[in-house]
Amino acid sequence: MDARYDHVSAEQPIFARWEATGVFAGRPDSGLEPYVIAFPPPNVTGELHMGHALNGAFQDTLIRLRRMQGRDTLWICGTDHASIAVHAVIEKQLRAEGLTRFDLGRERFLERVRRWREDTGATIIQQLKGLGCTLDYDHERFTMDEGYVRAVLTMFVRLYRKGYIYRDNRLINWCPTCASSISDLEVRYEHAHDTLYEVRYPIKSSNEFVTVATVRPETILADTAVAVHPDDDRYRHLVGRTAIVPLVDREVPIIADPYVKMDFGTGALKITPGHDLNDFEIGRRHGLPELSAIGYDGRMTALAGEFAGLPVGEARQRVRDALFAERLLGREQDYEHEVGHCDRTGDRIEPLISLQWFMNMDELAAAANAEVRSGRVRFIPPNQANTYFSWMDNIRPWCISRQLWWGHQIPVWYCPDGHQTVELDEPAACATCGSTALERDPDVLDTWFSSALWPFATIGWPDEDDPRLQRYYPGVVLTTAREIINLWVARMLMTGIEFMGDVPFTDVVINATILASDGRRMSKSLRNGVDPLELVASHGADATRYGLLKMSSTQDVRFSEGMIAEGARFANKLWNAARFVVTQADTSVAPAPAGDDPADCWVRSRLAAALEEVLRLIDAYDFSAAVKALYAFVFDFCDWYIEAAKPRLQGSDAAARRDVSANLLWTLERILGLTHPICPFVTEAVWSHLPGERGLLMLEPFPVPVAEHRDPAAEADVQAAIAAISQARSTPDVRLVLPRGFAAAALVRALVPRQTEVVEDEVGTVVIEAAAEDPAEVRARLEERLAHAHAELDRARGKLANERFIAGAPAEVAEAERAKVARFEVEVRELEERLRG
RNA sequence: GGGCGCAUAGCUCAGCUGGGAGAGCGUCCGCUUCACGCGCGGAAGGUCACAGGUUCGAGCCCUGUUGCGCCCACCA
Repeated sequence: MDARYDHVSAEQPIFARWEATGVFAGRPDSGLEPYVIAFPPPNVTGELHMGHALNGAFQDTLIRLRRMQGRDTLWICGTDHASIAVHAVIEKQLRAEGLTRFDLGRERFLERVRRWREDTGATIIQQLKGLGCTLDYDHERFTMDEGYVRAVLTMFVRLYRKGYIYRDNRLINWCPTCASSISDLEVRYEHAHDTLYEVRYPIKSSNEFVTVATVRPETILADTAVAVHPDDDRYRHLVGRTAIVPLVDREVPIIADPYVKMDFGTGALKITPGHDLNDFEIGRRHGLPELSAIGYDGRMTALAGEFAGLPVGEARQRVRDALFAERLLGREQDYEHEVGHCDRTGDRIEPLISLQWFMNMDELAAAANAEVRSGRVRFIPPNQANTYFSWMDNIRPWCISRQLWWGHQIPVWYCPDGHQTVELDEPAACATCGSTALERDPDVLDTWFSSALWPFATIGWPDEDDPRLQRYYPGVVLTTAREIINLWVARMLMTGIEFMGDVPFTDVVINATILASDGRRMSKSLRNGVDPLELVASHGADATRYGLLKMSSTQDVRFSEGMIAEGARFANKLWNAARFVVTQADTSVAPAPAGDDPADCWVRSRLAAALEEVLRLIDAYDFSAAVKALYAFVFDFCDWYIEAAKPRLQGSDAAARRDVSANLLWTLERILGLTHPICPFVTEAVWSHLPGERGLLMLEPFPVPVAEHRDPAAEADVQAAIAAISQARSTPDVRLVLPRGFAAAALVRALVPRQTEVVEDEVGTVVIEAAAEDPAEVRARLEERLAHAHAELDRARGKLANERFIAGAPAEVAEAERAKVARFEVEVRELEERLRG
C-alpha cells in the first residue's frame, strides 16, 4: 500500500468490479424487502452539474446503505427526452446554418435529433458512474422508449375518457422562437422598464372620454371592452354605454367588473381578451369576443389594419405615434414591472388565443393534496410543503400540447368533419362518422406530462401484471431540487394516485441549493459555476461526495472547495489507518472486540455510539450531520486509539499484542462498513487490502449497532484523560486529574510527552510535571488561572443566591451550577496552595 | 406582490424543546519524520446584522429595521 490513497488509479477498476456483480439491477427473487428510489431522469441534453452531483451522492448513499442493510434496492436509471430543451439545442444549430426546423420538415428534423442523440449519447450517465452511483444501468429507460411512449399515450387516452383532458381555445403562453405554447412553469419573469401610456377612448354619442392606462398600446387594436369597478363613482354613469376604440373605431361596451382596481392607473381598464390573461378571464365572464391583433409569428395580424405585418415592438411605437396624432394620447410615465420570458429562448412571451389541449387537474390535485395533508407523504424539511400547497390549492388547467415535433405525438385523429377520435393506436376510421380520411394531431405533449408517470412507467406500467410493478411500487423516497416541486413532484403524486391507487413515495426530500461562492446561483452566463467532474478528477469521487453531503445542511449553501478537500483528507486518513493496521498489527488473529485497557473499552464504546448516531442521522436525511459525526469518530480512532496501540503492538507482552491487533481489525472493519455508503471507493480499496479472503465491501452486511459495547463511564474517563493529556502536550506544568489506574493505561503511557514525569498520587490522580521551567512564568500562568477560577466561582454563586433562578431554572441546571461551585472551590484552593508553595 | 430561508470566528457553516459561544479550513506556537506533512497537540480570534420587547436568564421566543439568496406569482 502506498503512503497516499490514489483515487485516480483506484476508482475505475473498483467500479467495474461492482458493476460485474449485477446487484445494481435489484434482486427481485431474493425475498428481501424492496427499497426503491425514484431517480429524477436528467435531460438527454444534460451535463452533470452541481445539483445532479449532490442529488446523486445523496441517493447513492441511501441506496448503498439500504443494500448493505439487506434490502432489495432498486434505483432506476434513465433520461428524459426533454422535448423543448432539445428543440432549443437543435434549432440553434440550424440557425447557425441559416435554417429553421420548418425548412427541414418534421421527419428530417426528427432524424437529426436522433442522430444528434446518438453522437452525444447520454454522457450524464457516464458521469454518474464516475461519482460511484449504483443506478440500474442495465435497464436504462428513456422517456421516448417504445414502452414508455405507450405508457404516456395510455395516460392521455384514459384521462381523456375521464373528461380531464379536453381541447379548447384559450389564452396560452406563446414563444415566437419556439413557435409553440409553453407552460406557466416555463415562463421566467424579468424586470423590465417600459412606459405606461394613458389613452383616451371617446364615449359614443357624447363629448366624454374614458381614459385607460396600458403598457401595450398595440393591443388596443384587439380591445373588446373597457372595464371599471362596479363601486367606482367616477365611472358609474358610463357603465352600459359604448366606447370607441381609437384607431380602429370599434364600438365596445363599458362593463363593470370587480377585478378592476380603482386605485391603479385611471381606474379604467381596457379589455383585450386575446392578449392578456386577466382580460381573457374577464372576457369569458362577460361573453366578450376574443380578437387577435398579434400572430404566432410575433407580428401584427390583418386585424391591425395599417399596422399589419409589423413586429410587435415596432407596432407599439407606431400605434403610440398615431394616438398622439389623433390627440388621444395622455400622459406617458416610466413604468417598471415584470415581463414573462421563455425559459429556453429568452423571448418575450406573447399571450395568445390558441386551440390547445388542456388538462383539468382539480380532482387529481385534491387527492394528492389530501395525501400530504394527512402526513402519508411528508416533505423534508416540512416547510417546503408550502410551495406545494400554494400551487396545488390554486391549480389551473394545464396546457399540455406543444407545437413541437420532438416528443410524444398526441394520440388524436381528426376526420375532415372535425370529429375527434382518441385511440392508443391509429384508428381505421373516425369513431363518429366512419370517415377513413384521418389526420393525426401534429402536436406533441409537454415534457412534464411524460415525466409525471416516471415512477411506474419505468417498471412496466400500463401492463398491470408486470411483476416489477407489484414488487417495486410504491417506492420510498424522492430527493430533488426545490424548483421542480410543482413541475414534477406534485404531478407524480397526482398520477400515482390516479393510476396506481397509491402515492409513488412517502418521503420527499428537498435538497439544498449549492450556490456559487459569490452567493448567487451557479449559472453559465455568470461564469461562477464549479464543475463537479473537475472535483472528481482532482479530489476524487469520495471526496466530492463527502464534501457535497457535508455542505448540504441548509436550504442554500455557498460552495466551498475546502469541504471537498476535507473529504480527500478524510479518505487519505482512512487509507493510512488501514495501512498501519495491515503493516503493524498481527494480522493472523481474527478481528474481534478484545482488550480491556481503558483505551480498548473507550474505542469500542465510541464506535457503538458513532454507528448509532450516523445511522440515525442518515435515516433523518441529515447527511451533513452524519458526515460530521463520522469524521469525528474516525479521527478519534486514528489520533488516540492507534497512537495508544503503538507501544502495545511493539511491546513484549504477546497477549496484549494479540488483543490490540484483534481490536484494531475489528474496529477498522466496522468503520469501513459505516463509511462505505458515503465514500464507497476508498473503503472498497482498503477492504481489499485487509487480511483474509475478502469479497466486496459493497455486499457486506451493514455493521449493526454494537450497543453492548457502550460504556459511558469509560468514555467519560478517557475523554477527560484525552483532554488533560492534550493540554499537557503544550503546557508542561499542567496538573492532570485522572481516574485511578490511568497511570498504567496504554493511553497515558503512549501519549504523555517524553520529558514529563508521570507520578501516581495517593488519591488516585496522576501528576505530570515539567522537568524544569522559569518559575516566574509558571507563577504568572497559575495566577491567571486563579483569577479565572474566582470569576467563574463568583458567577455561579451569584446565580445560586438568586431566588428567582432557583425557582425558575430546571433542577439539572441548578445542579450543574452547584457542581461548578464545588469544582472551582477545589481549584481555587489548589491553585492558592501551589502559589504559596 | 407572495412564500421559504439566511445574516454567529478571516472563510464555509453547526448550535435540538431558552440555562456555561462551537467545528472544519486559514493564521500563529510547539511536537513529530518507524500509518498519514493531505500528520499530532495547543493558542489567538466573536457587541451571535441592527433596534426594541418577553424572561431570573435570549444566538435561540415576539415586534420592527437593514442587507442578501432562492422559489413562486395573471394587477393594466
